[in-house]
Amino acid sequence: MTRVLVIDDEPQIVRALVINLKARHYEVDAAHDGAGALQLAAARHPDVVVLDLGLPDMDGVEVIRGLRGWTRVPILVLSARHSSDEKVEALDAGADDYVTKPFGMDELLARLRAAVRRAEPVPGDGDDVIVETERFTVDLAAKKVNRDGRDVRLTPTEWHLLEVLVRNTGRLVSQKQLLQEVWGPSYGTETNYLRVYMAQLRRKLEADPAHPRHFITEPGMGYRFEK
Amino acid sequence: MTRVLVIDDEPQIVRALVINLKARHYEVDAAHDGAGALQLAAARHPDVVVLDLGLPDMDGVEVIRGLRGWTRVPILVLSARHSSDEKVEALDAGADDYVTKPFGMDELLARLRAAVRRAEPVPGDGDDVIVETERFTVDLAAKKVNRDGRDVRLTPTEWHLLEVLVRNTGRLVSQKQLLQEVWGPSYGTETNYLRVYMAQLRRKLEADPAHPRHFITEPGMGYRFEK
DNA sequence: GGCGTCTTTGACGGAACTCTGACGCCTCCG
DNA sequence: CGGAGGCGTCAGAGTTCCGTCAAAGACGCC
Repeated sequence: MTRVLVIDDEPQIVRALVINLKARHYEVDAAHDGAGALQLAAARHPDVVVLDLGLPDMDGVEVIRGLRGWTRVPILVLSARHSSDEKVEALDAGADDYVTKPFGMDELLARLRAAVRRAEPVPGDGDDVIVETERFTVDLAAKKVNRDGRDVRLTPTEWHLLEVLVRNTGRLVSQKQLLQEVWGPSYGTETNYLRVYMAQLRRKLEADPAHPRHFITEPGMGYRFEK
Repeated sequence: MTRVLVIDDEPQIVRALVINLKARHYEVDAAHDGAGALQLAAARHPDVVVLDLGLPDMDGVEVIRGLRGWTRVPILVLSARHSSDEKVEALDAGADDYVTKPFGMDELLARLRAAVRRAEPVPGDGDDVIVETERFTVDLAAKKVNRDGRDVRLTPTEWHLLEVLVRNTGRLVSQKQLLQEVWGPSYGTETNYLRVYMAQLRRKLEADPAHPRHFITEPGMGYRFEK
């Protein structure tokens, strides 16, 4: 299901959006200020963001920059300002679309669909979705790991970590990058998390967890997944 | 250079667009009807399309469908129609953005930039920079060194040092510069560090560490990496 | 509200890495 | 010919980093 993050300080607009979006089977989170929005975005990883520029605590453009610092999620800006400069500033800061209030709900939803559609991965492009080693198989699309003919059960965090590593097969992924991708942009130094979860992955997937062949540690730098 | 395909049957609009786009260093093709547009798109593979819906020979939405049949190139629709239905139809047919005439040139250009930016591939995704010598290869992105088919393990400091040298292949890098880049700006005289770590690199990468062919010492000055 | 699962946190031993000093070699120069 | 400075090599000390375990805390489900 597509997850939308709505950011607006006017309750009636939020309510209207939430009702319309939920009726169309979107999953909706809502924030009423910039700080809460950035936090929610990090925690929930929405598929698209609807952002009102007029927020009480910070400039809307700052919110865009805050998001663009770590994600390419589509951002659809709402604003009461019709000025061309405002639009240009928001778009150049990283927004994907700009709709002026009052807006038609049909149009907004169509623009939302367009933004989501664009962000979808090209079908058949990254279809090396299945990565195999001699011991286990990872299916990125089905979110399944198979080992010795049996499905291995992974927790959400374990899966997320595995996904980042597998998508970078052969490449070193720094500790900071792993932490930020899995736990959110405000993390970066909590390397103990990595130690714990890397141990879990090894215990579940490596033949000899004490001497890993696939999940390689590069001391002081990061981790690397090798086929 | 970014290539734009402009499709409009009103000469004055085409002229205005072409002039503005060329002034901003875009490469511009122009078509005045749907058939010509589809042909030009196939021949020139533009990076973004600006499409007026009111064409003489076919419905603008048909042009969108024609393009979407084989390409995901961003399509920015221009239209005199303000009706919500028209927008929804165009967006759902595959358009990326919808601007109503009369439009501000600044805004259009900003939306164009946003569309192009979105379509850009993620930097640092698959673009590995690999430096080769006859003895070993260095992959800066994956942080990997391969020698005789085997991966060589480097410590963080060794990597950093190697990285600075490789990025300056063929050029002399002074001792002070190396120390400051690897150990931090407050270092500059601790040349013993360099001696130790340069020895490590040579031991791990050179065929005959006592007679280095790639990591050359320039006495009293610095070091140089040669392919 | 109780239970099970998942995440977070802390502590510890061991491994890996960095730093340091000593020594010998070479080159340059008086 | 002898001394000085710069460099390469080696090995050990000190520090940081990592794997492991266990337990507490948070969360969702029944």
